[in-house]
Amino acid sequence: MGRPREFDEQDAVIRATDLFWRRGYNATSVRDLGTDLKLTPSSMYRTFTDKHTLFLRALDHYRATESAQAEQRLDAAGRPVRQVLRDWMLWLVSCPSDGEPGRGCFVVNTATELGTTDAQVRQRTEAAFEVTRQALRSLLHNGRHDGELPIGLDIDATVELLFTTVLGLRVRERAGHDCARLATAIDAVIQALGFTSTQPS
Amino acid sequence: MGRPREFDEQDAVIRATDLFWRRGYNATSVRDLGTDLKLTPSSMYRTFTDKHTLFLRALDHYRATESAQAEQRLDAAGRPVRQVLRDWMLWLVSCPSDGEPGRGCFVVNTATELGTTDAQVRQRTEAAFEVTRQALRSLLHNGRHDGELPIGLDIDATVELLFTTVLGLRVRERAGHDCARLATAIDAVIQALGFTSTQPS
DNA sequence: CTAGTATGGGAACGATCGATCCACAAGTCT
DNA sequence: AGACTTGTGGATCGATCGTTCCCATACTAG
Repeated sequence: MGRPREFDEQDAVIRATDLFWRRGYNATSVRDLGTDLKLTPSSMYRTFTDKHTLFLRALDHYRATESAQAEQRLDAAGRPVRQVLRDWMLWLVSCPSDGEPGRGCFVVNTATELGTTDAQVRQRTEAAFEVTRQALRSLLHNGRHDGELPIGLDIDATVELLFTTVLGLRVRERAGHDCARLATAIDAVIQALGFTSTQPS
Repeated sequence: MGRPREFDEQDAVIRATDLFWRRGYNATSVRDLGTDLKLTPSSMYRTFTDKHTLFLRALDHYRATESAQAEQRLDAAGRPVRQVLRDWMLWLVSCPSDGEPGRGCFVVNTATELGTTDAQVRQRTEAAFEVTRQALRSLLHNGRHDGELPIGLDIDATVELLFTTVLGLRVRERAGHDCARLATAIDAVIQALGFTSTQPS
């Protein structure tokens, strides 16, 4: 009961995510947020408590949408591991269709900006990282069963390698590096790992 | 002529570098700087013009010391490429002796925080990146001459791969990831690239 | 219709931001 | 000595920070 809301809370979180994602936490003021979300300070604080809490909401929203979509793309679904990995990484660095520069990965950006000082943020970024590592691990395990992986390949080590590479790719995307160059790096990784290029035996 | 300075300018730049490196640009206030550099605002502004200019000084100082040292370690000096690369990357992620968390790479941190908005910063970070890429290129070219590299290895692509990996490692170091894990990733990369493990033929 | 309840609009809070100003100190020059 | 030049200390500037408060508004319950 009481006066009904004139805005959609979920929509506000989406816009906040976009803003924090592009500018980071410190460089985004509550007035910027208010303008972009079309929220007065009182509505914003009544709904989201404070800036920090809203940021955590945005981070959680990102994980539940963008990150989740990324992990979904790691589900092999019968395709060769080599191809799944390649498509996945290419998708991660694909610059948005419009002329805007890439935003990188919200989780990665946040981990470098706040991960060293903010415990709540750090817990979330580390959890997100672990989910990605686990998805990679599953993919490689499946690949081993299907005989696509070189015999004797250390799966745990390969997960660390791929995860590290992906972080690097995300940073380079945000830094505006040429997509073609990043694709070169991706192909080099895939090739170096020596997955069988054709269907499993 | 005039009254002599009571502080060492270079020393102030060093302290500013440390502060910006750890906290980033936006999270470091001029009062923080003043306290740490033991400088009053008037001295600070007379010497360094403003916060942004001081930040550029710090960034340049970092490139001239830390970055330069990193590139120096990429000079093969007759050692096998495999070993040079491994030692170099391990050194990059070696957590400082004390209990403090890693600070990552100042250039990488800055590129993600300001690279998308600040042209002066971006020009510097891109230049720093290019120097690293060039050092990697030289190393691999030398390795090819010495016969350590697999025949048919695409040097440009391998440079992109290694450079991307290193960015990822730097981010993970700042994120406080376990050094042993990072070492695993490093060894996996080295092995995947397939450099000859012994001396050149 | 009235009482109760939650929101929207927007002024305003104290704190802090980056930056400036000015009186004074500490040197060099003639 | 006095003129000149440069640096120091610290108060202070206007702007902006994150946040709170108040009141009109718009709805529901009785």
